[in-house]
Amino acid sequence: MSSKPVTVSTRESGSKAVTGEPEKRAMNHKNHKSCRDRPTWVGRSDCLNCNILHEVLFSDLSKKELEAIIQGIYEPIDGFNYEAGAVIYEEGYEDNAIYTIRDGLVKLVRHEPDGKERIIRLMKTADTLGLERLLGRPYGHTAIALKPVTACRIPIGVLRQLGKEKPRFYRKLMERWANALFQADDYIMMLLSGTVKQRVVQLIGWLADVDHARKSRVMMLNGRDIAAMLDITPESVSRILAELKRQNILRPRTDGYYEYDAKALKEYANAA
Amino acid sequence: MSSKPVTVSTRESGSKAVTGEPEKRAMNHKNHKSCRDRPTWVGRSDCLNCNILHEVLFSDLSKKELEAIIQGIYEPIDGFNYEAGAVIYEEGYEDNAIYTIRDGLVKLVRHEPDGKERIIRLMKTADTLGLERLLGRPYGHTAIALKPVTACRIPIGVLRQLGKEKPRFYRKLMERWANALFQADDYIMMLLSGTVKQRVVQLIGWLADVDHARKSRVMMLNGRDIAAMLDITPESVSRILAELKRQNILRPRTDGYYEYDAKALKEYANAA
DNA sequence: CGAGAGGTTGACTTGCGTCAATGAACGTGG
DNA sequence: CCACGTTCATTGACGCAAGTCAACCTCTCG
Repeated sequence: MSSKPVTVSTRESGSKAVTGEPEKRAMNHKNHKSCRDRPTWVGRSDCLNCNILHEVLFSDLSKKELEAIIQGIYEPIDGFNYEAGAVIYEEGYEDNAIYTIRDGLVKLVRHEPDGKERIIRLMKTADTLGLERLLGRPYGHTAIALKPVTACRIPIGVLRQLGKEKPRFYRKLMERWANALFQADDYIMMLLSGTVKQRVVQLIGWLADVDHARKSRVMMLNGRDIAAMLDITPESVSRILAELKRQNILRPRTDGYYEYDAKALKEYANAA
Repeated sequence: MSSKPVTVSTRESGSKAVTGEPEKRAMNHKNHKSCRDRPTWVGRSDCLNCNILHEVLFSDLSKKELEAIIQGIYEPIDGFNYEAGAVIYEEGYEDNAIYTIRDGLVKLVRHEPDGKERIIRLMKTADTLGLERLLGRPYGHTAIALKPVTACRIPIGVLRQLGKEKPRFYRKLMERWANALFQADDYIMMLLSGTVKQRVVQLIGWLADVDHARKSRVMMLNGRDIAAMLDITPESVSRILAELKRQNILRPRTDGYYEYDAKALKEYANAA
């Protein structure tokens, strides 16, 4: 693999894309919106009427308790929109906030020493980003929107207060950690499981889950992101997806989603 | 405490040690679930004088508090010895206990549909196994000793009680989860990073950390385990290690450990 | 002693990465 | 509006890293 001692100037400047160079892909993150491209503020969040209240960190609280918490805090919980490609936060930073995804899809990435981007985890609606800040650690990843995202920024002060007043809240937090860990374990299994074809097929199934879409519908990532998740080349991804389309196992829809034939997909993977 | 690796019975029957043929176990997962590799009971644990007290879950408690907790509980905290290859617990089971490793090395594994074993995580001294039981979930992995292990079995009732009485205890738990997750992230990065040579070299460095051994000394796993961690073949592992030995970058010692030349190792990986 | 496990090594095969060329989709500015 | 640059997907040709298959060795243990 890239055994070249490529050195990439991380962050800042450089906006120059070196065309044709293999390093190009390594410098991918330059293509993402920088932190300076502000997300759109969509107002203070109305937690009491949140559409996903029942599945977020606050789901344990009664309306009354939640109201009390919200009244009592100094810092507001704000909502933001991020367009696809926007950076929500960056690895190593120490902003005093975590985020709950109300809608959309987010990738958590880290970078190899050579600058190549690696997708460590995908986060979906109702997932919580940046919990490590609660333990005083800097963000462990860079969070980038893969699809347009709506997220609530929750100052960690709110959570600390909550933890003090309702120790039971910690259980919720633990469940978050545990879920992330189980997802990571699944991810590891997927990464380790066989041929490139099999991994792509597994990823498709996994995306369908993540999306909790209706059966047989996946939101497809672009080839580069798939490649970054599975540690394969975009070319391989393209070849495989092309073949799946040719065999009518995967059918693009007009809305950017794909329909897929789960059974045929499985057979395809096994035949590989 | 008496950490001498007492060995008992084990694998007297036809049931293979844990590293047996995958297919067989896949067909009959029930077979190797039988706990024929009985651990040796080494008595009720003397937590107050634990040699790793400062780095375990209880490290926050004063001696007095710890004493009170221990007095108050119904179920005892027991210590056990496991020989290399012994199963500590199995995926899917719901025993009401977690384990703290006092000494040794443990692999957490899951099995592919085809029965192949995959190492998801390595756990070392002072790590905690089976925390998922606290959340009411079955064990998420099978835990197998890689080296002779001494571990304390802590009934989850003890932890629940502790959580009730000392909410601050939850923070410790969260840190455990977080650490496991960060380790998983590192693991993912390692798995995804380049050629087989590079991965093996990285694993060696990582094992050295895990072992927090003196510089330039690693405890080497057997080829199959390395292969199972990196998703490569034992043959490849053997070839690479052989070359490293030939180049004198890796030197076997008499005590089962290896000395290694960190700088040369790095160069070797880059040259790959 | 023989059986079984694991490690080592060689010869052969192949999956997939690399390199390169082309096309489609999109935005931007003249 | 079209021309151009950019990005991504697609496809082919080629070569190599690493998997497969197989033989043989060493150790341990019953």
